[in-house]
Amino acid sequence: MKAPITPPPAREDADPSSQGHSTQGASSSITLQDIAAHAKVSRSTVSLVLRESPLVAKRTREKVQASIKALGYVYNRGAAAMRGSRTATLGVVVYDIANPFFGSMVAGIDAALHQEGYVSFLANSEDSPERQQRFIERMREHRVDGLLLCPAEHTDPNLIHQLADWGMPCIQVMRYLDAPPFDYAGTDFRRVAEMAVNHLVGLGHQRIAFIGGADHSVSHDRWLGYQAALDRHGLAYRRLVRGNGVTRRVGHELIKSLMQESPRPTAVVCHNDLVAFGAMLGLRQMGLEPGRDCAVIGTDDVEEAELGDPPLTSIATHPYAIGEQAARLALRRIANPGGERESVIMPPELKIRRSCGSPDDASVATPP
Amino acid sequence: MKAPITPPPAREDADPSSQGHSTQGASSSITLQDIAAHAKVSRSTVSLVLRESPLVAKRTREKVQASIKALGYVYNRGAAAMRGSRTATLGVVVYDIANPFFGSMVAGIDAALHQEGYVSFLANSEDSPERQQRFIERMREHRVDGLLLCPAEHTDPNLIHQLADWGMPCIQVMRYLDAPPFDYAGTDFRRVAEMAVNHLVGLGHQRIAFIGGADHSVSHDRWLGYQAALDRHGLAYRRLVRGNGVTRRVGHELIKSLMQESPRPTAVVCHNDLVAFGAMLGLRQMGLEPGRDCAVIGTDDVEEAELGDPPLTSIATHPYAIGEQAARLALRRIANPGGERESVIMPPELKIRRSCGSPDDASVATPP
DNA sequence: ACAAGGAATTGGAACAATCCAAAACGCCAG
DNA sequence: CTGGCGTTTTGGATTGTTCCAATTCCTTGT
Repeated sequence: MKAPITPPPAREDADPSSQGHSTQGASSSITLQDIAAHAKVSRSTVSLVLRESPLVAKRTREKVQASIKALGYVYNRGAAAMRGSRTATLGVVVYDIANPFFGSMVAGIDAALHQEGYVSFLANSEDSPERQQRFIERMREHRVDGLLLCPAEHTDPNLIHQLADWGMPCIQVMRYLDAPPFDYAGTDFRRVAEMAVNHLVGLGHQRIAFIGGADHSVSHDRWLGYQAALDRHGLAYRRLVRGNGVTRRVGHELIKSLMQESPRPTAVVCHNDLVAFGAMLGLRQMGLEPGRDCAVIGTDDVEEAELGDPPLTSIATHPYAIGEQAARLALRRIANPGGERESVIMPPELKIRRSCGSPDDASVATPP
Repeated sequence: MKAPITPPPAREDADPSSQGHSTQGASSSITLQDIAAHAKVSRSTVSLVLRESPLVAKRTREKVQASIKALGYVYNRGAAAMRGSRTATLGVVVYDIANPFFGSMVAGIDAALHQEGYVSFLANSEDSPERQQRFIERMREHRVDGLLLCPAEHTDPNLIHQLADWGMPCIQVMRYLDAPPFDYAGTDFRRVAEMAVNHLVGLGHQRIAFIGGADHSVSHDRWLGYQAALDRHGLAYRRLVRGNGVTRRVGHELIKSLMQESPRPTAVVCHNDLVAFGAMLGLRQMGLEPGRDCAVIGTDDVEEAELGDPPLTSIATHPYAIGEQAARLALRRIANPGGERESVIMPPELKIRRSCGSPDDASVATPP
């Protein structure tokens, strides 16, 4: 079921009517009918050639392909989609494309789709449910085969049911509006927070705080994981503060107030790496050294983490891979709309660097 | 010429045949003909209503709109595009969507297009001319109205002429394959480098190096600007080193070798902010203080610049605005394909922070 | 030489909209 | 009561493909 690939028209175009490159090519008006006439076959045969059908004889195929090249024909997917069923098109909605995390994710999506001849509409909802709604409406009008959705904050949870009603295959990515039985791709954010806490407890920390977050599934899950892990280790201290957003600035503010409390935390888990960077900067400005006076751990493992000062210990969530998996899941669902719903969960990964104490400290703390 | 917006179908759908939300809606099979029958008018009239034509009488319009809502009709842009001429669709090709600079740019594009009812296909060429070529081919097949192109490195410069031949409106963004008379949106990268040098000279620097870059118009222009500015100030010292890529790592490596030379520079202009961050980190590791022992200036003014340590002085290039302008230019060109070619150049802007010396130092250096 | 059978090719209908010229409608003056 | 005119409405043709059933072509066996 490969999509037909018309070979890129060669530059040494055989059409003698187009002298040099001056006037706008009349190329876009050439149709199946025209090549059919040129190759002295029927429309149908040309169509079969384009779709690489094994029905057509080798001689004919070559003759037709020659005509296609000679006339500079361009396949019209719009017309094809009208009669057929697929448009080879997918809608992708994210809420902040300027965030490098989503940049990587979109790169992964793009790579996976490109392989299958699919192409994607991208929209940036800016976390506005209204914008998101308008975009989804437009995607329906363009008859996309499916949707990859990172829902905006405060989206009506009903949306996912509505999409199902409409028969629109939809994969929720990162955030979700409703738990399975709906397709989902992301990472296990509870596990992410748990891993962070476990790591810190393993280093001997007892007072572990959590900073940053917003109002959607991703944050809720992180908080749940944080608390579950503390419970498991029987630690009573818990301090969970969220600011307004998940930026460096927020991390910077929150750590400052946090470190002025009376029994102050010895370690902080940050909602993401940006918050962690802000926290480290805040510590420095208070004359405290991240990793020595207070351990800092981030999540996402963005590229900057490695080159931070100190390099940031972080839980990697692999956005590129999530994007790839989400796209593949979408293609599976399109091919088999009735199939069983799936959740693809990328396992998070602990990247130990220096922001929770140098490796030397750790080895000193646990003598052989 | 507003695109028709069908109101978001209300949840309390009047169709009694669909109980709850269980089976996949047969919604997608409802056509103009169906509403025509339901409203007891002709296909043509419904079409006119959808396109907000002033020709149709108020009574009729309301009747038809009621039917549209009642049946949950979804406009089919594919079919419309076939008979009409526009698809309300644009292709956007960038070479690295994971780079926050392009993330912002795409956000700007998205915002501008969204206002006009346009929607965009996004592709990430990964700086591969082959991938780029395949994508462009696909865009032609989907009959996009135009193309926003940030050309991949080593793209055949002929591509831009080929697109013109094909009658495909194309705006080059950031990089360009051929100078005007082709549409272009970006910033004046020569000016960017000149401003950086001017600023440093104004602070009294004499030995100013330039680090980072790759093989395309953007880098070439920066280098030209750097050299032109030095010429203008009659400075003989020039040191222009490029590594492999434009990352923090490259900045980190280059500054280290640079600072070991015998007359070492007192200031460095960096290809972008990422390189600058790497350079600052490298200086620190050598026991040198950025801003005191060596001034560092970046370009792009990414969000992190402000929160760096020290905050990075940078030349802002406003990617979001460039994206917006590029999109608007594309829409103008689509509306008027024969119109005169334009270049939209966003003026760069100097953002003074502390990485070129503290403001105090500057005021001391120039007494009233 | 002819029928059978498979391989290759074909014409017409269908898809869901727009465009255009013509028709219907309403209203008023002569 | 009819002609004229401006406003609404309409049917048919058109767009470029795919699908399907039917047809033609080419072997091969009897």
